[in-house]
Amino acid sequence: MAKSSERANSVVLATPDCFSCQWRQRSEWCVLAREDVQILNEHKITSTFEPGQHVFRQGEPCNGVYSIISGTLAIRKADVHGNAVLVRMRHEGETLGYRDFFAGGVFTTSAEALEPARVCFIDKRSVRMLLDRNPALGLGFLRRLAGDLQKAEDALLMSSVLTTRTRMAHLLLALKDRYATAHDDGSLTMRLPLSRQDIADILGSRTETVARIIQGLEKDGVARFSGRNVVVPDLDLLLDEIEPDAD
Amino acid sequence: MAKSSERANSVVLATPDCFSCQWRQRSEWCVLAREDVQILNEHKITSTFEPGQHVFRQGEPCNGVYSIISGTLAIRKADVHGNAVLVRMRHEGETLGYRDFFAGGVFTTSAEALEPARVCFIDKRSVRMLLDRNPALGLGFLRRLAGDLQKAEDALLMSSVLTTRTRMAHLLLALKDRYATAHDDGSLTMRLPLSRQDIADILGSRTETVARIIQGLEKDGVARFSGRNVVVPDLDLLLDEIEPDAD
DNA sequence: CGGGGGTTTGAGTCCGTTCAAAATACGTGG
DNA sequence: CCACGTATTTTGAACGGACTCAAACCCCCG
Repeated sequence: MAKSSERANSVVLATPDCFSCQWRQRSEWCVLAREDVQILNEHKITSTFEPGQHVFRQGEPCNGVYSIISGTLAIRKADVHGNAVLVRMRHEGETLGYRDFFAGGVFTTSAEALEPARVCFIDKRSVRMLLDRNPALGLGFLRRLAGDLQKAEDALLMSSVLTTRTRMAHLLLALKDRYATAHDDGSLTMRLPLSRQDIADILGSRTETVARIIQGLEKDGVARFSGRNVVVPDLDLLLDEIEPDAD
Repeated sequence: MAKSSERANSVVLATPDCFSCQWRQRSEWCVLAREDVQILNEHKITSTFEPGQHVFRQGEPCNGVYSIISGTLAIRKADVHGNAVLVRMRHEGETLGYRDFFAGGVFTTSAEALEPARVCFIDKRSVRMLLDRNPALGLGFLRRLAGDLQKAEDALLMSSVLTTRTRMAHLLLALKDRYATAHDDGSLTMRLPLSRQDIADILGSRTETVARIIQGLEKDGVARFSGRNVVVPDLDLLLDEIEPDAD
């Protein structure tokens, strides 16, 4: 299906400056001292990816970590049948690949650009060096990993306790934070970065079911969909959907 | 339900010696230098817990990490309805609590002894000290956390793709490694440390469903259950259950 | 011997799936 | 800019797995 040459098309740009990077200060890299940032600055490699291009693929050796400057990436994982199912999304400012980097060095997921994206790569040696020079960096990753684990377990609990519709509501609420714009009348508008198939993957469901859930949501006036565009007339109605028991 | 005084009954024993601890060498603590082990030895607090007693409870501040010398603990998490759902088990030799320790300091799960257990507690200050003195310890936890995350995500994928019966087979296979004894005729025997409710929790299902699945497994000669005792006549039959497509 | 928790069985229902087909959106070349 | 082919999305009907509620059962213990 996917052409293996896609990645070759990614463009390596004149590298931007880590010192002035707005994201660095909010990420695990914020603990770096001046000289450490300099190391980062010299060794990172910045590339751009068009939608559909892969940053890395499941099964490849993991030779470093990545940091997203702009754009959104889809993280996919092959299931038992070999389908690449969407497991999560990563946005600008986020670091990725650290999980497989620390776990053993082989990517257990693939990362694909959903929008045009700029991504920095920091190679293994540099990460090791920074980790060594600055133990707080390791603690930062520790904190991050621990947080990821909590989220993963919450999701696991959610998937067995909540209905698909409720999980869809959760997903919409999560997407809202990033993609929605609010209007004067209290309504929200957003353009989903996901296909129905992707939504189904995240919900652990099927596209047909997603279509039917959307149907139901529209019938109840919770949201209106046209293609990837969504209008939420009243946020409260959406919030009601995730109420444990509204009976 | 559970009495909050249970923990008070745990007994603090004369502390065993970390230097001669058979588990230390196989855990993340194996990277410690001689003086570091001495710190561990002086600051750890060892307690014993009877089945049903809690090592810690969800919501409590996490003031350090734990290491199991002997016994099995059940890790439970409250779902939306407040039920304490079994999410995993931890065995002798394993460290626990590190996730919440690094994430922010509040336990997001409870730990309860399933069998009589001896557990060492290492307080926050000591962990920090050791982490500081020995960066490799942090890397060890990083590796552990990253591995946990992979497992959690595999479980998430599994739960949406596989049937409950198949997941039951996975569970039995996992329990086998620790609890089963093999016999000359190729059969396996084990005593489950879990109630049907616990099994249902792990599978994201109900006790009734578990009972019916057990029924089905017996009908097909894959395993025979009587209470918590299980006999697997032929391991291959059980392995067939987890084959992606046996059609 | 009489609880009482955990377990099993039964019947009915519902949610989500499956398979199939129609409708719509999308990209590409003419 | 339109026509066409393809991929995605939607709809429909039927099936099935797991859930719910409820009752019976069992085993362990006092």
